Amino acid sequence: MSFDDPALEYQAPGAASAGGHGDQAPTIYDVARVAGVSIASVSRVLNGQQNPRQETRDRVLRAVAELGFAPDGAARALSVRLKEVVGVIVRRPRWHDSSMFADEDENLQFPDMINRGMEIVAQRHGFDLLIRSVGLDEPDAGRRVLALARKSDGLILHDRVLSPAELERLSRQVPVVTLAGEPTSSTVNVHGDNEGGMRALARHLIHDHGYATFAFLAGHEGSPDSLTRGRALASEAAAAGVTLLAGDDWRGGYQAAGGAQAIERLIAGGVRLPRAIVCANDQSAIGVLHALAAHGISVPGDVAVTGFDDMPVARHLRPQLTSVRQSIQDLGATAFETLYSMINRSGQAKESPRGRDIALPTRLVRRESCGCGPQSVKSAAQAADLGGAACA
Amino acid sequence: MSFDDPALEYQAPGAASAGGHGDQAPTIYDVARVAGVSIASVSRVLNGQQNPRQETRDRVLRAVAELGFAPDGAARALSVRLKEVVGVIVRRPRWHDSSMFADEDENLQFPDMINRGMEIVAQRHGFDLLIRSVGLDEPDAGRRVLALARKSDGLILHDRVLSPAELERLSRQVPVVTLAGEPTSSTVNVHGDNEGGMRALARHLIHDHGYATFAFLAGHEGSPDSLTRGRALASEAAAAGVTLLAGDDWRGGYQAAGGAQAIERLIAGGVRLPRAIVCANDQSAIGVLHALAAHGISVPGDVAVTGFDDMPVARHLRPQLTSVRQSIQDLGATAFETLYSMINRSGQAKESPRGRDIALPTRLVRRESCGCGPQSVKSAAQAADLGGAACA
DNA sequence: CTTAGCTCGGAAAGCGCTTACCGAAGCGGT
DNA sequence: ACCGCTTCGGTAAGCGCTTTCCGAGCTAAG
Repeated sequence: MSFDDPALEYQAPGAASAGGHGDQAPTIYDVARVAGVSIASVSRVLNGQQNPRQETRDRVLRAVAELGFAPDGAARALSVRLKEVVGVIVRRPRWHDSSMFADEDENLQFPDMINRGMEIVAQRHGFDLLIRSVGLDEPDAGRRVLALARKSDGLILHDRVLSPAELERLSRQVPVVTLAGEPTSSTVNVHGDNEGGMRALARHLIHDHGYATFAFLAGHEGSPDSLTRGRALASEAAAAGVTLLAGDDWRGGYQAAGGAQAIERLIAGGVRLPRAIVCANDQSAIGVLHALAAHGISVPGDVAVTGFDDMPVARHLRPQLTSVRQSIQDLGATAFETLYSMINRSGQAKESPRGRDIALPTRLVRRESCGCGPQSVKSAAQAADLGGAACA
Repeated sequence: MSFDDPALEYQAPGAASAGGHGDQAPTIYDVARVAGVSIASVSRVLNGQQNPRQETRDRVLRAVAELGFAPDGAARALSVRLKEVVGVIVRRPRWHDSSMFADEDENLQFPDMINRGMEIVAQRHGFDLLIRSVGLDEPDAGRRVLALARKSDGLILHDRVLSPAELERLSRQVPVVTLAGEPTSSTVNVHGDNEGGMRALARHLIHDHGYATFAFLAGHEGSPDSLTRGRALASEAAAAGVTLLAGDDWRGGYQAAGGAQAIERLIAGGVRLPRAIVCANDQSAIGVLHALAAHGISVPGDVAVTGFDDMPVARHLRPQLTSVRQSIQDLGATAFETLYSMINRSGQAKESPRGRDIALPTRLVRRESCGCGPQSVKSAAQAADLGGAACA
C-alpha cells in the first residue's frame, strides 16, 4: 500500500461525505507536530515520567485529546517487549465439522465462564484475552498454538490439545498455564479440588441416602478431571462396599448429547440402571435427565442423578441438579494471576519449584436430583451446615 | 480472595536445566544463523515467495523446525500493518462491582455464543479475537475502547457502551461493527430480525392461542433490540385490539434475576397478571418462570410465557420455552465477515454506503410455555411447517 | 570470448514506539 | 561574573519482522 494513494489524502471533517475511517489513526509524530515538541516528549508524558514540565505536558495532552491518539499496540509491544495480551486456547468439539454450528455447542458455557473470570482479573493488569479455538484432532495443533503464543505474552490452555512433548517444548518459549491438564516441569496447572468434591458427593449419596448401586458417567477420554473424579468415586464406593458401574458404556464426553445417548444405549441394551448416576459434569447430567424423562424414569425417585461444576443452569432444571460447585470464575482468575506472575518473573532469577499444581476448593451443593427434598434447596449453605442430616 | 496470597506465586523450576521458558523465543536472526542464510531469505521462505530455491528453502525449514521458530506477532504486525486481531468489546454488568463475581453473571451466555460464532469464522482468515469487557457506566469507556482498537485491526461492539459521538469518532480511526446498536454513517450494525420474529410470535399468541391480555417484559433501557421487539408486539397487539401492558414495572434488564424481581414486585403490588408475558429474551423468561412457579402460578395454564433468542437452555426448562430463534452464531459470523471486508477495503476506494444495517432471519420456535402441547415440541421445524395450525 | 538476461539472496530501510544518552538552558553559590 | 549542578527535551538506537533495491553469479545467445 502506497501513501501516495490519493484515497488516503486527508479528508476535512465534514467532507468526503460519510467519513469511513479512512483518516488513518494518528501516530505519535502527529501528536508531536501538533504539540510542537519531539516524539520523545510525547512518549514521556504518556508514560508517566515526571520529566516533562507542566506546560509541555499540557500541550501534549491537548494534542492527544484533539487527535484522539492512542499508541499502536504492536509498536509499543515491540518496543517494551510486552504485549499485554494472554493467549487462551479453547477446544473446539470436532475438527472443523462441516455442520459448522453443531447445536451441541451449548457446552461452550463452561470454558466461557472461566474466560470471564480471567478477563476480569486481566483488566486490572491492563491485559486482554486473545482467544483461539483448536480442534482436538487438528492436524498441527502444535503450530497453531505456537502462533498464538507469539501473539501474546503467555498462554492458558483449557484442554488437553497438546501432547506432553509439545507442551514441554512450547513452555520453553512462553509461560504456560493449563486448566485441565497436569503440571509439567515448566507449566502450572490450575483445577478444582475434584477429589475432595467427589468424595463429599459420594459420601452424601452413600451414607445420607443409602444408595447401593452407582454408575459414573465419564467425561471425554483422557480428561484428567474426569479420571480423578471417577477414581475418587470408586475409592469411596469400594470403601463402603457398594457397586460401581463404569467403563466405555458410561461415557458422556462432557456433553448433553453424549449423556443422553449413553443412557439411550444402555436402556436399549436392556441394562438395569443403578440407583444413582454420578455424571462427570453438569452438562452431561442434563442429557441424562432428559433421556431418563423420555423413558418415564423418575428422578430422583427411581434413579438419582448428580452433576459436577454447578453451572448456573443446574438450578433451573427440574429436578434441580445436585452438583459439586467449583467457583468457575475463580478458576479463570487464578489461572490468569498465576500466568501473570510467570510473565513478570520471566527472565529473572529462578526459584525453587513450588505450587505447580493449584487446587481450588469445591463444595457439595445439594438440590433435588440426588433425592434431597426441596426444603434443603433454599440454602445450600444451610444444608451443608446440617452435616449429614437425613434428607432422603 | 486476595491475589497476594503467596500460594499463587509462580516459582520457576529448579535449575536452568529444566528449561522454564527462560530460553527466550528464537528470532528470525537465530534461524538465519542456523540455516546459514540471511534473514531476508528466511522471511521469504516463510511467506511463500517462490524466490528462494529448493535447497535454501529446505535449509531454512529445517532450522525453523529445529528451533521451533514462529515470527513475533507484534513485529510482524508492525511491518505489514495488519495485526490479524479483531477487538471485541463485551459489556460488563456493573462497573466493577465489589462482589466481583455476581452470580447473575449467567447472562454472559448470549454474548459468548456470538463470540464463538465470530471466532470460528475468524480462524479461516487467520484472525483471533481480543476480548475486553467494559462497564456500561464506566468512567472513560471511550479511552478503553480506543486502546483496544489500537491493539487490533477492527472492533466489534456487543452492546451500546459508547455514545453515538464517541462511536463516530472512533469509527474514523478503525472499522467498527456493532451488534446491538444502530448503524451510523461509518459503522455497520448486525442484528436479528427482531421485527419479523416478534410479529410472528405475537400473531401466534393472539390468533392461534387467542390470548387477549399481554405484557412485554423489556430488556435494559435504551436497548435497540428491546425497543424494536416491544414496538413490534405493540403494533400487532393494537392491530388485533388486545391489551398490552408495558412500562417501567415491566423491565427485566435481560437478566434472570431481573425478570424474577419484576414479577415478584408485580405480584406483591397486587397487579393482575396478563394472560401472556412476552419477555425480551430467554434469560429474563427464565426468571419469570421461576417467580411464577414460586407462586404456584401454572405456565402455560394460567399465564403463558415466551422468550426471545432461543438459547440452548430454552429447551431444558419446564415447561420448555417458546421463543424466537435467531442463529446466534451466525450473528457473530456475520459481524466478523462484515468487519473483515471493511478491514480489507480500508484505505481503498470507498463504495457507496450500502448494507449498513444487516438483519439476519429469525424463526418462531413453539414449545410448551406458550400453551402449545408437547406434541409440537418434537420438531420445531415441523411445527413451523404447519403454518398457523391450532395447538391451544 | 563477450554480454544481455536471468535468478538468488544480501544489505538496508522502514513500521511506530520507548528509552538511553547528551547537549542546552536555568540556577544559586562563591 | 563564572562554574558546577540540575532539569528539560531532542537525537538516535533499537525492538523483530517484511520488502524493496541491487549486486553477484549463472546461462545462453551473438
